Amino acid sequence: MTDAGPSSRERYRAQVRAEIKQHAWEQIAEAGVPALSLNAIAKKLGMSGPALYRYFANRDDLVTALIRDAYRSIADTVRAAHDGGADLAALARVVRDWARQDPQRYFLIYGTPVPGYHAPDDTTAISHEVMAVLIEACGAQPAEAAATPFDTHLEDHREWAGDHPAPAAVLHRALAFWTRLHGVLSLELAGHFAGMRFDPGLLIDEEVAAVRG
Amino acid sequence: MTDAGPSSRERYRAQVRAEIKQHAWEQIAEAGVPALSLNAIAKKLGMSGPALYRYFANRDDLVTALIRDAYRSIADTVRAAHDGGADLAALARVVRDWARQDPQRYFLIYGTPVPGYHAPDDTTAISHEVMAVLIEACGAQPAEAAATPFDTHLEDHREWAGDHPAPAAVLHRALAFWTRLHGVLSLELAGHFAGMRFDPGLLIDEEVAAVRG
DNA sequence: TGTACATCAGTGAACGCGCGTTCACTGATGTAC
DNA sequence: TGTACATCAGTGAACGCGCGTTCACTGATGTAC
Repeated sequence: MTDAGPSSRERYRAQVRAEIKQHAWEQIAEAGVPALSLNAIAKKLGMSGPALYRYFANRDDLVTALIRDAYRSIADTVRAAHDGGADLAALARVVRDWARQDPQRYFLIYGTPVPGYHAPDDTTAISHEVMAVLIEACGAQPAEAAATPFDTHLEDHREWAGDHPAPAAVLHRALAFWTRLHGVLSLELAGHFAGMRFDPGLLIDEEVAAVRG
Repeated sequence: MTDAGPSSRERYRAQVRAEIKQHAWEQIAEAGVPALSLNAIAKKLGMSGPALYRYFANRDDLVTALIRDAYRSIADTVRAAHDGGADLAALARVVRDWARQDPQRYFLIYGTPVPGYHAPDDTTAISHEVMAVLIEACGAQPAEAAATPFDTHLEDHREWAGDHPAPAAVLHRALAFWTRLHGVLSLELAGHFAGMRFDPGLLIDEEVAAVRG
């Protein structure tokens, strides 16, 4: 006999949990997080409302799981692209594609925070994974220019980079890459370029290409 | 007799409307837009719920008024700073101060969009006012570098700049300024730099200084 | 200046709604001997 | 292989809640003669 693996009950549980999340994402895509309703999900699943409490302790618990999955997904996406040899330009495109595939998922992580709500600790750990990849990617290309005041400032504030040996200039590049990408992308997804007809992808290309210009 | 001016009833109306908005902002600051409740506002004002319908047609009407006011406020702030001689660096600081003064007001405008909701037309007009100021500010300093692909792209997509005679390179700078500022600022306000201890203001300084580097 | 009338701010009761969540239960599924 | 028991997914009724919104009304305030 090989070792057990998940029992059929466990597999069933995992499956139903996944279906619940699936419908939750659909609701969020349609009307945003505030409109997410346990009862509505249950109805779509063809079960009664209270049944969901077998799978999630409460509404907040479900939302937290979704947030965790979203972080996990983007971290894996970025990591995979990096391992596949993607440079900064390619990484930016990968992130943009990931975000446009489900804008509300992007906003769930990087959008308007709910005052008072604090994400669980492990999600910040996952977001550090993303930064770690970016730092690696930014370290690939040599730093040329002289140290800026912010570089110097970063020398004294680099605990967040963990044990990464990258010089401050590299951390600076990683931050610039990330904030520039987010700047264009979040405005694009929010529709703030709606009237303007230019291609935000081109702007992103040049913004990230000019990182540490 | 001098001309009439607002009647006392009109002045009263304006005053109560202002008080309602005031309490609305407080609620939003505390728990975000979704938590905004007409009944709760009425209670704080010491009046009954239905009374508010004398001043706003419904909840959406109130939210729309808040959005409009927020746009108006930032447009006036930016315009005033520009007229006062502020350069790009100063403009960035002014916007950041405005945003930090009430982060949820910033997010009401530039944060997570509610799928399906469309802001009234005049708000996009006001947001164009902001862009107009930025274009003026970006035109002040001479363009040096050669035209980039995005510059060329913008030549054909510049209707949004209205009748502004600025060259595409200037529009490019204005967009870069705006997206870089928003990129750092929105992540800062959302708490994504919470663990890291660096000063986002310094990062913004260098990001906007490097616009068109 | 005084009276008659119209305007309109605010009240209180009531509406239906959907929400999250609890509880005691039924019945199917898996486990142990 | 068959029976006895424990586990646990799902149900249905019920809870209290606060929401937005309507309606018919009272009473104060401003206007016209």
